[in-house]
Amino acid sequence: MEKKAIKNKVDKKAKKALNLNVKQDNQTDLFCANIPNISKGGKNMDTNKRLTSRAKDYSQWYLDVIAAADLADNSPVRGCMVIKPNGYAIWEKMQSILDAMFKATGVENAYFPLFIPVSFLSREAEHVEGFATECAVVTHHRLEKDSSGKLVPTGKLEEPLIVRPTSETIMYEMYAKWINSYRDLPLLLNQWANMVRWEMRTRPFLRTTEFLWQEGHTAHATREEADARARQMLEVYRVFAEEYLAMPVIKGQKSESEKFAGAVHSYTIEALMQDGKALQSGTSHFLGQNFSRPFKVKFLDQSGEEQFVWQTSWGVSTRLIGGLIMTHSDDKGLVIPPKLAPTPVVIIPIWASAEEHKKVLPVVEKLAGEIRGLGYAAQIDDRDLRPGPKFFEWEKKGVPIRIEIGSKDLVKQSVVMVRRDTGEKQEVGITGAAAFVKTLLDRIQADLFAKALKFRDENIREVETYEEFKQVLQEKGGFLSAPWCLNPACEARIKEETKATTRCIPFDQRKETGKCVICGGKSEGRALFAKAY
RNA sequence: CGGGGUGUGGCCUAGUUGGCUUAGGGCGUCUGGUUUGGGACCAGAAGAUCCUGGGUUCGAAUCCCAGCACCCCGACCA
Repeated sequence: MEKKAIKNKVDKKAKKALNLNVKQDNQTDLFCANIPNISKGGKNMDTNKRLTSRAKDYSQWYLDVIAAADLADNSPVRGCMVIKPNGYAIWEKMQSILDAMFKATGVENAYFPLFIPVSFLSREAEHVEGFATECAVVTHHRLEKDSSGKLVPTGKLEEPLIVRPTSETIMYEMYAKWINSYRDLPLLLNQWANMVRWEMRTRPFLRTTEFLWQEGHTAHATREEADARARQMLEVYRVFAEEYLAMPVIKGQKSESEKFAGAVHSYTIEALMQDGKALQSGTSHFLGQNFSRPFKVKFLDQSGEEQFVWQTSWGVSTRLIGGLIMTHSDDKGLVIPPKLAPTPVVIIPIWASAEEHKKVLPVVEKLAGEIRGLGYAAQIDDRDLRPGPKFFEWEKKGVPIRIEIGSKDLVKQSVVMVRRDTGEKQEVGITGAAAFVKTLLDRIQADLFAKALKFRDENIREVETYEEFKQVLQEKGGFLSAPWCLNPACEARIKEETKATTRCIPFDQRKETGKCVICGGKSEGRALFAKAY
């Protein structure tokens, strides 16, 4: 016993020494030069103000960006996060843009229940298998105090309810009621909702137990029409990802093993993050009649014959915020593409005295008004803080353009404009400033996409042999484009041995016959492999 | 669900051979003042069931037992 105690002590001591070393390393790494003398009266550098660099620890950097930009906070509930106003504003922006895009294709919004009878899930065999292991289950509907005063569930439900992990089943139960004739088709509905999937390992925005998304569910008279709709919505996602998020994506089809549980085909847009890992950013599924048969979603066609409908479902989630962060942000913090920035421009008045403040502020307000007149939500930061901390704050929050106006500028009749993405600073005449904001925002949007595209393209590598595959994956990461025979066994082996998965079989690729990178069997084209989030 | 680890204010932590602890410090936060073109300074303040329960003891953050939570590595995944 004594021995054990001593051993513990030694372990602890050793661990502490280790921790100390690590910490010292961190400090030297983080602060390089300009380290204020730590020993002198309370002059400690504030470690929380600088983010972990991407090179040092990419996952920590990701968490730091979220904290620094005040996007989200951990919640007391395991695996669930609180989306704070700064983060939610981005989601609202995404919602409003996507919602308009959906509606432009004829889709209407509706809302279906959070709870689904557990029996619904099991009507489609693959579907239940795909989701059964990650369902939150409601079994009781009441709490009562037990003898010790603790609240315990009572009132057992006849049939347990699951909290929706996706809504195919509950929606199609209703569709069966609503669809009777070919005249009721196509039915094109979407809902904005929260979902629960009981994940083992979670990361803010990328994978949380509860998440927000939209799910579109359509029903059609023919296979061709449904498949075309699935592809059409994937294209909507591509446009949104590339033109708004400035995040280049590759459209393609999921392999049999990676497709949605219950789908005939799953289509996907895949993006590449700065650390060389792929992010599945949106999916659209051709469901065939896999659900319409068990849920009896039938209609009478023009010749009076009874038919099952052909269906699609498609969705994107708050995961896109994770994609946005990891596509553009840097070691200084978040970078938001202008089209998604809740605040695209911040104006910071600079003054040294009350009189200066009085002179500067009207100029600031006038410019803000002009910029707002052009449709951009310019914000004025007139807080009584020194300019430096304000600059850093807006930088961390990813605001695309910062404008500084002080008395020096009044003399020159100009303003200082700073790009968040490049850090580039320039003086702009005050009369043309508002117009230039528009020009500059458009340029930033385009540059962000171009930069991400360049990175993405530089990180797609064609490999022909498994040796090459493993080597490139380990040394460089990114997307690997490799010939594949479509055999799930080859795919499984790659996953097992390298952790890389098939991301998709890109739509857009040249015709070629080759040899499967694993088995050497005949391949008709290439699949894209990567380690993924 | 397997393997490993950790529990002290929001965060990082000191203390852990039981008493010098009324639990100390740093960061952050808040207030007032001085400041104001890149993370400033001064003064003050708030904030802790030392994970929980039980036990040993005159005395427990510290020792013992049980439980819980969280983290990491696997399996799973938008």
